[in-house]
Amino acid sequence: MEHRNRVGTVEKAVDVLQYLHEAGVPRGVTAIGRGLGLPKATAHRLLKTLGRRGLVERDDAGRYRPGIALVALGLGVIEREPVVAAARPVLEAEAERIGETIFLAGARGGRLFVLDKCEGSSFLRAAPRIGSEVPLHATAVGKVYLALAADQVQRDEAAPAYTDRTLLADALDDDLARVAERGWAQNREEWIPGLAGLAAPVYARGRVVASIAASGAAARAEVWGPDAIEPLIRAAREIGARLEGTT
Amino acid sequence: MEHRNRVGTVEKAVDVLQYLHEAGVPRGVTAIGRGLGLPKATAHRLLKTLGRRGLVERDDAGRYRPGIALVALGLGVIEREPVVAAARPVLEAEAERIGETIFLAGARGGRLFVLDKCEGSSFLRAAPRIGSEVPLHATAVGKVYLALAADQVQRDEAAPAYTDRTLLADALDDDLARVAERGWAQNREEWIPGLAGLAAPVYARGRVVASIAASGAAARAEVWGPDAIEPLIRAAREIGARLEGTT
DNA sequence: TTGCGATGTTCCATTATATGAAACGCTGGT
DNA sequence: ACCAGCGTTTCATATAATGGAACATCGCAA
Repeated sequence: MEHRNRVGTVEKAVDVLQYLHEAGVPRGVTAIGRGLGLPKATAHRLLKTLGRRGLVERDDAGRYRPGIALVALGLGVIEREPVVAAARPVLEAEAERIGETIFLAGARGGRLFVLDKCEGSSFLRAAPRIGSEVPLHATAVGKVYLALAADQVQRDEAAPAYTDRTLLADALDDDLARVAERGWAQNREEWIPGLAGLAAPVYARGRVVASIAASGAAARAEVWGPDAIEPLIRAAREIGARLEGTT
Repeated sequence: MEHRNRVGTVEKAVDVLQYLHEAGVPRGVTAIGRGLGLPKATAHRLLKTLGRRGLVERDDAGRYRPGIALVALGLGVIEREPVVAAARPVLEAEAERIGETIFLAGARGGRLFVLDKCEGSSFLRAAPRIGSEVPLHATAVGKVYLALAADQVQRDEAAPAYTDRTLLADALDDDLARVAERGWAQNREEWIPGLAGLAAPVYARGRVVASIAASGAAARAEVWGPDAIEPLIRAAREIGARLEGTT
């Protein structure tokens, strides 16, 4: 039987990183030890080791915070996705053409993350960042996954209503059926008030590998109107072709 | 004396993460063990532990790659910088106003990283990403640091010439003297051909805490001309004031 | 279809590493 | 000047990690 109740040294070190990440502000040795139920000496030694490798660093007051080496590691996870490299020029061309923010999202570990984006209008600059998780039921890219690649994501049965337009239960199921039928999804202020968008799946080797979305102000019909989806579907197909072309 | 020749368990785990990051493609247990000089059993156990916490994951073929949890950690390093939060609306307003990409860069561990950016013209979408390191001697933000906050960065004596306009040795020192005198820096295709920009320091409590830059095509004099720097200096001052205002 | 080589996974006796109580040095506040 | 609380270090001891060996699985060639 596995030693499930024992926490190994590596897991303690990861706990330290998670603790500092969640704390959001630099913390001292004593606070970290208390927060994790570890003696000061143990916390100190783990911090020293993580610090030697740049995963933790000290601020001017000597307190500990997550280190800059994590940025390279995190960025590397995104950049080494083949679909990100394949999609980049297509996202740029599309953002330039329509003047709105174009996102690429993909499923990892059952959740949906922004893999890349090219910004358009100022409305969308603040949400969301590359690397952020986005909700499945309240975004166009999320509904693409729920309808067309449900095996790759874990649907949240207790999904919240973000706005009074968020679709839940039967209304969501009805909308997902429409997404499955026509092969693309629409978001009309279901996640963030005033925000609308369209998304199409990116296929490679017969599987959904990402979803591309255009988002902008709900007041602009051009963002979510029927004329907007064809170019997005073409862009998605081009990304898929570029992915398969590298075989 | 410290046991310097021994590599602890946490450091082996970090070695595994670095190895996968640098490999750039998923690797198997045997290859990881060989690459790091570890027995397969040791490599396997470390991968299992890292995998339980999402820092490593397996692809469809069962090979190991850096995990999505690193993205959140890396993103968190950037997002929790007070200067990033303070600067965000200022960067957005400035990018909207001039239509060019606005960057925020800051020094960490002696090197310079892009902490945030708001994209403008299509020219600059591809370079560089948030979280990327940028060279000191060949960028406007880098020259701001070398001239006005040299204690926070480690100047590379063997800095390369990226283009035929890259300033080195005495020419760079002369330019840094001008930057110190007037309080801002200019890049005229010194890093990437065709790319120009201006940068100003962000001060808080008497220290340089970041540098803000506007960048765009070298063909557009509006990007690097004398009329462009005043609004950037105002933007830098506003960020500094917002930082100090939270005290 | 079968056999083989290479990979991934597990076990457990042994060892090396980590532990953490205690002591010490330092800092900031009163 | 003093004290409480923090950060850092030591080292006897405990515990977790180690890694050789064995086993299970997989992919490929004949």
